[in-house]
Amino acid sequence: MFFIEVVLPLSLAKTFTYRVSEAEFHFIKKGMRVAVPFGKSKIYTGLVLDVHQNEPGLYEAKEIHQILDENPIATEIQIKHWLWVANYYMCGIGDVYRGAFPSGLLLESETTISHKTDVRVNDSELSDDEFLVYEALQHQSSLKVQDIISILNKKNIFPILQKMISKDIIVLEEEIKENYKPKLIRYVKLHSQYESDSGLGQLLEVLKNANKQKEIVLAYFQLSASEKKPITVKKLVEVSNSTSTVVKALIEKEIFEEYYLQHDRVSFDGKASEEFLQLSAAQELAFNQIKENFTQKEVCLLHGVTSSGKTEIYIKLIEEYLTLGKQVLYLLPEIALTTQLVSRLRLHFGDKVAVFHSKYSNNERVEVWKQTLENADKAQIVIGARSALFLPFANLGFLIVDEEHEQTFKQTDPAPRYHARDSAIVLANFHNAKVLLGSATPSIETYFNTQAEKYGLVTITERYNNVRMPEILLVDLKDKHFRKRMTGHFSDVLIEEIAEALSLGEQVILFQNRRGYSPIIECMTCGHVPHCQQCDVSLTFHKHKNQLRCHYCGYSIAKPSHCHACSSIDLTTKGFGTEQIEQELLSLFPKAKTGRMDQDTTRGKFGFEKIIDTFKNREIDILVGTQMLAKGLDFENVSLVGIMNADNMLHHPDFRAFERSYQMMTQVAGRAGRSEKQGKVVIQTYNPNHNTIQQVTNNNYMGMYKEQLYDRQIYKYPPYFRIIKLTLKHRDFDKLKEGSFWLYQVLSQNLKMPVLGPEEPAISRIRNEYIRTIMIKIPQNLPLGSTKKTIQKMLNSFEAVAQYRAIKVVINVDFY
DNA sequence: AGCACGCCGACT
DNA sequence: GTCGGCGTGCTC
Repeated sequence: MFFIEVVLPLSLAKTFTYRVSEAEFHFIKKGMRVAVPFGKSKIYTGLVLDVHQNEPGLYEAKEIHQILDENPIATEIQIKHWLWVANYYMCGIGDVYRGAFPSGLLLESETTISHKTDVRVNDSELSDDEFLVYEALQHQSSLKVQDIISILNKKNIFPILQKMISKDIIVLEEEIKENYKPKLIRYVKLHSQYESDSGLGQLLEVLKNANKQKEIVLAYFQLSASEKKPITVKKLVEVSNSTSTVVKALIEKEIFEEYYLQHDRVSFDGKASEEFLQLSAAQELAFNQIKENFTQKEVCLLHGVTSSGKTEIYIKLIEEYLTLGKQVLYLLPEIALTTQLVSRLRLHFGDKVAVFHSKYSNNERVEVWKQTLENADKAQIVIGARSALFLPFANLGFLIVDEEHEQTFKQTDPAPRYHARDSAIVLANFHNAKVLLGSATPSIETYFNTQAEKYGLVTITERYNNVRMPEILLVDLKDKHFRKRMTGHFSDVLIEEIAEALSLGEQVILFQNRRGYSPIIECMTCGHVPHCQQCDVSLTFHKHKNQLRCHYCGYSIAKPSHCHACSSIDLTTKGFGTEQIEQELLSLFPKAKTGRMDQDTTRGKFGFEKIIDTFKNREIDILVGTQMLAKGLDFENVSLVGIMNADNMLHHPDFRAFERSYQMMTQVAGRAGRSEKQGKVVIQTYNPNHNTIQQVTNNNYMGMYKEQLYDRQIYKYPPYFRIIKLTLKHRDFDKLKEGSFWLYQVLSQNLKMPVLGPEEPAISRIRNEYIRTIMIKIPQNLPLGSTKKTIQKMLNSFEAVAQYRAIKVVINVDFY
């Protein structure tokens, strides 16, 4: 009796046991893919986690359908890491597998329907629908489920198929198809009989009446003489200015032979420059300190002010690990940032740099996966967003988590809800690799770990090339309003500074954090504000499309001409976003070219890059944007940064609001003055004396850190407490209220720690589902693992209550 | 996650 | 009287 344990790409916590033959048992290794039947008819791609001989007692194990790999496609360390992620973030191993594996490697079966050939059917015995299917099968030998759905114009077709199967008219088959297709390029070469020196002469004789073909042959000789490498059909057609039909004729005449070679989709043809990278004294010092830290510690934080030249230090360190023959993983918070970095790294490392992120096509991702697994030369350095963490590294030696403080490293939906920074540290541990965290504004938790001497700490306080830190001007909005010095949302100071920068031909960035302060439409007569029908939020006004939209479910209506409550036509917009700022700029600086960077303008694959490029090329004078601007972008010519309203960030109902505000403002301010000239930052605020604003102004990270740490301790937040957030959702308000209270009570009775809730969040209904949250605060001195086990137990008993079973529970560990 | 089974309202 | 809605439970 031989069995394997298989994980399926479904949101299921369990692994499944399948029976294999003895030969298969000896062939199959952990980390190979197998196609297995699951449920009534489906076939899924499972990954083998274990091979054993323990027969399951409670059920009969099914046999596998097929082995899909000759060698493991996932490594043991990787699987160990996945298990850790599933356990720590309290999700199913299936969730991790599904999230980690490129879908190009996950085959799924498709049901095909075909008719039995030797059966005579009496038309009168068929229903209308059955007849339609039957007739369609007379024309086509097989149909897909989707085809039948469109033929019958019905959603649920299985009962009909079921009947036809029982009447012995049709059969169903499950077909698995490989998604990944290697990219093949067509080449031609001369047939062997013409390869000799006299070949050309012979050929010209044969082709004396075929001018077009002669041209191609001549072009071929030219190309092979000049390039000395295989010749693609594409190139040949291009050079000879001919068509592929002519090439085809030559192939048919057996003058040319065609052949195919597999090509990597992701390739880099440029050359690495041999240029030696010269570090500044400060960088050199930091570089040596990091290396020294790594002799004692696994993780080191590089805390360098904005534009301190962290990337150069990364490059130097990468060089060292490459010399040791180790792979390097470089994590970035945002896909959009990869382009800039990749081109920078390729200058040094050439085609040793691979990129991996979710915007890559399935095929591209499969290729990077395989290269990483094979430790190919091309994948010595992998750059990617958080999902790159799950690649099958063969020999990982060094990880960089750049902009370590960014929230985007935490995945919120769907499961696995992991934090890439924290998971990277665990992965490094499994690989015996080192981790470098980099940031100008480290997260409180990370800095806390350096103070606790868990992580090493290296600080750079000066900017690269001795560029001075920007000068920060605080503008008191209360005062400016009082003195009537405001034009729209612009103070006189900001207007002056913009005018000055523009007159010098310098560029300006204006930052408006729209979150939580979206433009809405309000009735001046009765105060009515249009709300989403499915969600508990007011609709946001979008001027360019002249519509009101819900940011949670996408519901949209045309802008109303009158109030829906009282029919008054006196409507006004409240709040302001990037759009309105851009509008106001238009009248303030009619000659300046403005651009906008937010979720609306950066859609599409290269939306972000396009805006960045036009700004870099100085086609835009003033760029207005949201928090996207805060993410490590380098602009040469920006001398002024304006923060339109610093307060709406500060007043977020979130324990991290001050920390985030500090990070955001410091990062945005860091965009100013990257060349010789000192940059300027104008911060408009109603609270110029607010501690956080003062800390930003004085570049006082330690002040911010100490103040926040104190608050965290008092109010029981990380790093002193770990928080697990449970989100409960259901369509029925009362049922949810009852159920969440039940769960809250059970939890607080069984856990010796603070349990808060069940709370109605600020947005209490999304897509017609009501929401309640429960927070569990786990103090540092209590064991995390057993607490999670208890929580899981409580959730299981919650599910055991029939009336609550329908309530969906989402677990988010370290939700911040 | 799918997909089947099973129980109640709106149609021929 | 049936069709089809979705609530419930299971998948090795």
